[in-house]
Amino acid sequence: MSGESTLSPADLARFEQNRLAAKSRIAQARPAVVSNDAAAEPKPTSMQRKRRAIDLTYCEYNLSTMKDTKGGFLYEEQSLPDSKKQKQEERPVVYEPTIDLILENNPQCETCKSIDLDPQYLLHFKVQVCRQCKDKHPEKYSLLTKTECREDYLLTDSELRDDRLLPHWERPNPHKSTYSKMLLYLRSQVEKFAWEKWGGPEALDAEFERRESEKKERKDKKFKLKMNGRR
Amino acid sequence: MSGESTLSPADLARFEQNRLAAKSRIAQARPAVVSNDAAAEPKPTSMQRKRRAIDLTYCEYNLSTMKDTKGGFLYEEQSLPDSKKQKQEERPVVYEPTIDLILENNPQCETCKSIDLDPQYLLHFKVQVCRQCKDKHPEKYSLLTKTECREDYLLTDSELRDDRLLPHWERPNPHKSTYSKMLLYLRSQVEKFAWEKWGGPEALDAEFERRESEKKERKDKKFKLKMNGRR
DNA sequence: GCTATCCGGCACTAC
DNA sequence: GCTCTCCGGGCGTAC
Repeated sequence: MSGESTLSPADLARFEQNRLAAKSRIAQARPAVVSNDAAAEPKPTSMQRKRRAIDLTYCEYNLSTMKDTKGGFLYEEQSLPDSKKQKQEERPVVYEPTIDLILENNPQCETCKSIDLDPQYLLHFKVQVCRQCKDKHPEKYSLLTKTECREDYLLTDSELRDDRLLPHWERPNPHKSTYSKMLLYLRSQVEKFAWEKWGGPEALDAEFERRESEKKERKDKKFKLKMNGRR
Repeated sequence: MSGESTLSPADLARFEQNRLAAKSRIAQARPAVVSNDAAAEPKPTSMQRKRRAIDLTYCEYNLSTMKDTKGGFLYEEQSLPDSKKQKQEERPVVYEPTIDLILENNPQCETCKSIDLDPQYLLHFKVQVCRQCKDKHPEKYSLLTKTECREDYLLTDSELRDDRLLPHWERPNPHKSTYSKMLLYLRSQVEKFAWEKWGGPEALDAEFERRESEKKERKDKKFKLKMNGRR
């Protein structure tokens, strides 16, 4: 699975503190604009925010690196003793075709109850979803790179590093397999975390805008100083 | 002991790369001044560098938090099975008075061969040194806080975080015990690492100076711009 | 649209 | 002389 986690319980507590502090700071700076008819019309917003544009880039993984189970057998996450699980993680990823003949006894897709679960999502994100639903609902099940999480949801490196906060799936770097591994996160989990951190999509947007204008501010100031110096 | 480590072998390799890159950058910027008579006269240097002033602040630890073994018994690091070791680490720190009656069979101080080893140094730094030598040679055995390591030896957070690179000893924060733990490092180990990283004391000094003048540069520039703007 | 450093600087945290 | 964040920026890096 992914690397060891680095945050102690004390760290986690601090995170919570920081989150609240951040929230109150934002609230102070500019009260969150909560639209009451949010559910009615999605309000596509400015396309400036990449977060809005849900692309499917990493929604499907590279089939060449996967083993086809020829029938979507489940693998036995639940029943393995820890020692065996460990061993399994060391091997490339093996599917053990164990399935209960009584259909209801098998883990089901959280959306459609199919038992054709995606084993990678189960393994890396602990999410029970079938291959069909995964593709049909990119707004929940598409994957984001670490960089995207940082830029689009304003998450920090240290948040993204902790597997307990936000699980991730490591894949070979698409540019070159020897480069640093690509880290993939599940959109639904990232959004849940981000909404908690920032206080909802609107607050995140506000923070995004705040930083943008701050950036512009800095730039203007620099430019002005330079002009003055030249005079 | 201290928290889990975060660096994979790949990270370590990267560190080596960075170290070499840094060295060559420094070499390019300003060739290291190697004084040939370094051994002859210590050249106390500018007291500006705190590194030079070896203080004893953390050379002795707070006795009130330690158990007195009433005779300096060794504790049995070597002979414990892993499971037991684990258990021991969870408890406050207990000394098991096991000692071989044949003196030569006991671990000895690396400097004076005494067997009255300091158990904390052994446990946290894997260094066999006796209590006397520890106090007599602060240039080797004094302890540095993490902040000091960062400032005086220009080590980074991620280097200091990895226990495999540089072991550390966690102590309650002296300001308030509930604050973040104080992290202590052994001077000899820190220096060894820093010399490897920077290419020796002179190179470290050079880098230190480089940053100082960079800082000054920035300040001057800012000041100048401001003056121009005011005109 | 890949990632992991580093750096400076700052504000703020822990109670 | 305590430590942990975050932030922005810029550049290197991996081959």
